Amino acid sequence: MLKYQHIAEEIENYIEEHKLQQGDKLPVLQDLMSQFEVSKSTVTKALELLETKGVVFQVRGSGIFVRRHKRKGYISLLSNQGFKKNLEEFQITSKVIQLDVRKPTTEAALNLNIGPDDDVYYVKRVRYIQGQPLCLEESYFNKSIVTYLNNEIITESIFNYITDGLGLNVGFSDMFLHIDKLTEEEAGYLGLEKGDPKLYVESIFHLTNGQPFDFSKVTYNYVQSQFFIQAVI
Amino acid sequence: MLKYQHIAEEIENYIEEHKLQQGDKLPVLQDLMSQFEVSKSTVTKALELLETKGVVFQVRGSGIFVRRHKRKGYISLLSNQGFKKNLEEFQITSKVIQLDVRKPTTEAALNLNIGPDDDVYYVKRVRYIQGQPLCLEESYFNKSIVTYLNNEIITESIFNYITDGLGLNVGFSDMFLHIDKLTEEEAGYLGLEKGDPKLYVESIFHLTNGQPFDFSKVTYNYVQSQFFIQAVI
DNA sequence: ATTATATATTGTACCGGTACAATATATCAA
DNA sequence: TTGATATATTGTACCGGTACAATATATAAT
Repeated sequence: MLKYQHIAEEIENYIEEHKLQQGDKLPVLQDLMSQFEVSKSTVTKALELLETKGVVFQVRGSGIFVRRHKRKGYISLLSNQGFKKNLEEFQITSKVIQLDVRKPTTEAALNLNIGPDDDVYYVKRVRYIQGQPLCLEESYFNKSIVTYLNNEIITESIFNYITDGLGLNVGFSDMFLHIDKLTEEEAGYLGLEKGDPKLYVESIFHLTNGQPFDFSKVTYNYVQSQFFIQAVI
Repeated sequence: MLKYQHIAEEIENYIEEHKLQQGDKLPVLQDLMSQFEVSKSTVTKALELLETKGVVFQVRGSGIFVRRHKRKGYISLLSNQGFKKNLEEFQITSKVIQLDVRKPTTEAALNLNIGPDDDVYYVKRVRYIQGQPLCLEESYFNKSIVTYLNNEIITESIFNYITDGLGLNVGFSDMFLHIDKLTEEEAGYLGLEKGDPKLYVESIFHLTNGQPFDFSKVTYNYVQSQFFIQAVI
């Protein structure tokens, strides 16, 4: 792990340990530098990270304060804001409906930047949050990158496997969403009625070198989500 | 405007002028430094900004490449990713339904961190995208911060007025969303049927010093939105 | 050709520094 | 007490540098 990521964790721990509440002041930059024995730029990068995660906000001339405007029951759809923690915090589990190697749809091939004859792993899952259906997820993985998948892996965390198991570096993702009505099939998987509202999210995940490796289409039920935004531009 | 923000704009212009497409390579860091006559850290900050806006991605040892995975018709709900541009690009207009000074609801007072007897500006608007109803928006502004509003201001851009007119510095915002069904009243404003799906978004906007000044509740119709995410953590 | 190996390229982490703007606090005047 | 003014605090922009990891390219070996 990078140094500044580690410092960010340390600062989160500090907040936890000292039971700091919303609006409470953290030690000043100078103190954080000496406390963790790192340079100013490292602390600054750590604090930037914590800002994007919505943990703190900084006021020039004043100090660093706890933000943490958290609402209970709201998960993060944006993977950079604690997506991993979602899984543990909300006891998200999943059931595999389908797993096979196949040729991509035109749409999948386009988004994965591969040809129609290249192989993909197709995965269809239902995810549950505290036992209740949360979403229906269809994923297409570029098989030349994600060379092997099995039932056990996709029941656990695919992304852990991709990073730790395959040694790949996940970089960025593009997400597209809209709202719509559930089809009969979707409603069936989620235990709802046809025509009920849904949040539909398409994501294309890329490696750090820009290669897309995962194209996913997720249909959410009555999901509640939380975002933290930085400065308006 | 800050130097690195300016460089970010210059780089966007460069992409435009040279008609760079997705995956095309930009000049290397060294060249950008000398071309714009700024230090490495300034270029780096500019590029960081462009990464969060989904314009470029950087690959160590390789170069800087154009991302711009844009889909037509998708707006940005996240204010840090070109919210302002939405207004021009999609010809978003608005009609004021109501504007008055009143006492806040319990909910608004809580989110604005004020007392029940403090005054707020209440604004109710319908926003249109290319003439079609897009959303119904109810906003509560802390009157001790946003001291004056009128019909003209809120028909134009409130945020322009807040920054340029009042000289306030907008810092960050917390957003919460979920999906639901339209009430009869909402459906009426949006020209839809009761029970149709909606995207409901609550936002709390803060000044750079952490003070909340705007609590807004927005009910979207069949909105399509696009997000750009950085590294998975 | 193909594969392994060395070399050059290139962005990023990290260091330490100066200048400054925004804010808070102390001081003084009315 | 109030309000203006000076002073100290504190985070951020910006500079320039070293070290290094990831990648691409050239070179050599098979």
